[in-house]
Amino acid sequence: MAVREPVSRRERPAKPALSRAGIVAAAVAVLRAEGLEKVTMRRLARELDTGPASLYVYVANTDELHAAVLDELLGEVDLAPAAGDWRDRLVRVLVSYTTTLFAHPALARAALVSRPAGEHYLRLLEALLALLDEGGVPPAQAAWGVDVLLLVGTASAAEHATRAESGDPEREWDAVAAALRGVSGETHPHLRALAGPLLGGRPEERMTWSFRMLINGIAGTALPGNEEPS
Amino acid sequence: MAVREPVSRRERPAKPALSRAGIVAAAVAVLRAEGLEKVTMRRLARELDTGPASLYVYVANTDELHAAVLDELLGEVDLAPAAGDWRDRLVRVLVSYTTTLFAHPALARAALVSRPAGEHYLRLLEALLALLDEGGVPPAQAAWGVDVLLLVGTASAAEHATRAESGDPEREWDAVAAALRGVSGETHPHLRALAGPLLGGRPEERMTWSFRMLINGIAGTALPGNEEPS
DNA sequence: ACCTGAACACCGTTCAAGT
DNA sequence: ACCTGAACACCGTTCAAGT
Repeated sequence: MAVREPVSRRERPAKPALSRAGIVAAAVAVLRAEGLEKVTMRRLARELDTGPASLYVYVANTDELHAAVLDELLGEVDLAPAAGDWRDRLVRVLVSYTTTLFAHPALARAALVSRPAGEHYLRLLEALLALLDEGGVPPAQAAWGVDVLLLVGTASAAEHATRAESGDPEREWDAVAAALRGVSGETHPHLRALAGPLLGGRPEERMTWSFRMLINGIAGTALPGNEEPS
Repeated sequence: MAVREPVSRRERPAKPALSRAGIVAAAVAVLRAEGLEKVTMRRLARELDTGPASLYVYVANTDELHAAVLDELLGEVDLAPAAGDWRDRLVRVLVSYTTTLFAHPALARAALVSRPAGEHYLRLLEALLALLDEGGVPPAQAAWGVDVLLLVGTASAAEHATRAESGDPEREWDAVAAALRGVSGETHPHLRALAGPLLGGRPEERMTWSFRMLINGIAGTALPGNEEPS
């Protein structure tokens, strides 16, 4: 007969029942502490003191888990910036979205694989459409445009993964910088002439310009076979 | 003393010496036959009849290998479509780029991680800049714009991974479609009103509109602190 | 120099069995 | 229904040792 243990030295933290919310919360914690690469089924199972198979009751697969983590993070996006006209505020929301993702480029990549559809993502979509509506952008253009706006934000964040992770942003920057400088003016005259602006500009400036340019394009380009959109 | 073997039943295909080109060629073959998920160091080593460690003499890591494979594929992009004004031809080149990546969404995702800088990629950049120049787009805008054009193409292809892989594109489409239809008109009036256009439209139409809209935005939006760009 | 086998430290997902 | 250990079939990368 085994001796019954004294309840414990310190009261043992009762292992909480598994739940989707609990799993996602643990995933967010691991994300913040160690990055998305560590947010794996096996690691989370260890974290939650169970076997990996148990998680599959609540989460379909790793991609779905990552999507849930992303939506959680989107709660931080500022959807209602104070000052400015509709364009300024729209740019600010988009910059806030992109900045949030910049902190976790791997998560931005995950967003490209399995499109988020959570509560926070829907709120973001609604906010963007409201601002485009306020600016008088024809609804059909707004609907298609909002997709591209978020795509650019997401992809920009996804891209800057390597830059952020592999140190030394000044000297090396990228293979593309080296390639651009080594290019021949005879075969690639435009590349040679524009190497400066292609590589230059502060990231925030480029990002802001990109969003302004997109808004102008969206507002000013009618849908095909829909010349008079109203 | 071991008996010398007769040369062989069939002449044994001499195991070719390893080389970067050979590794990339094998990678492209595996990509076409089985998809990027199978383009792994271990698999390629098996394919080339050696151990995985041997490949690291020629290729820094898996990401670099994937970038090399991508550049190979970019050789298929049509850089000089025949008819149309500069906008039409520009859209065609971009559609050709995006279509090429559509066949391998996983590769598009890889392109977002480690930016390609190979021969074919540089040629593509040059072609795009030449067309923007032909259209009289101010060079600085063209330089920043070309980045966004390719980003949208790449990201669009990366996104359509799931759609392509997980079958049933009509009924399920995405969690986002379901979420959009289930949304309340009180909290999300714009989403509710625009559910149709948000989800609708033929992919080619949306893609073409996106590129036209981008070109308009790029051509019509000056750089910050550069009101008179000439 | 180039090549290699073996090892280290992991993965996602499924299964049959338990409670 | 929910939970689990063990198993299957893999990964990337590095090491010390060989040629």
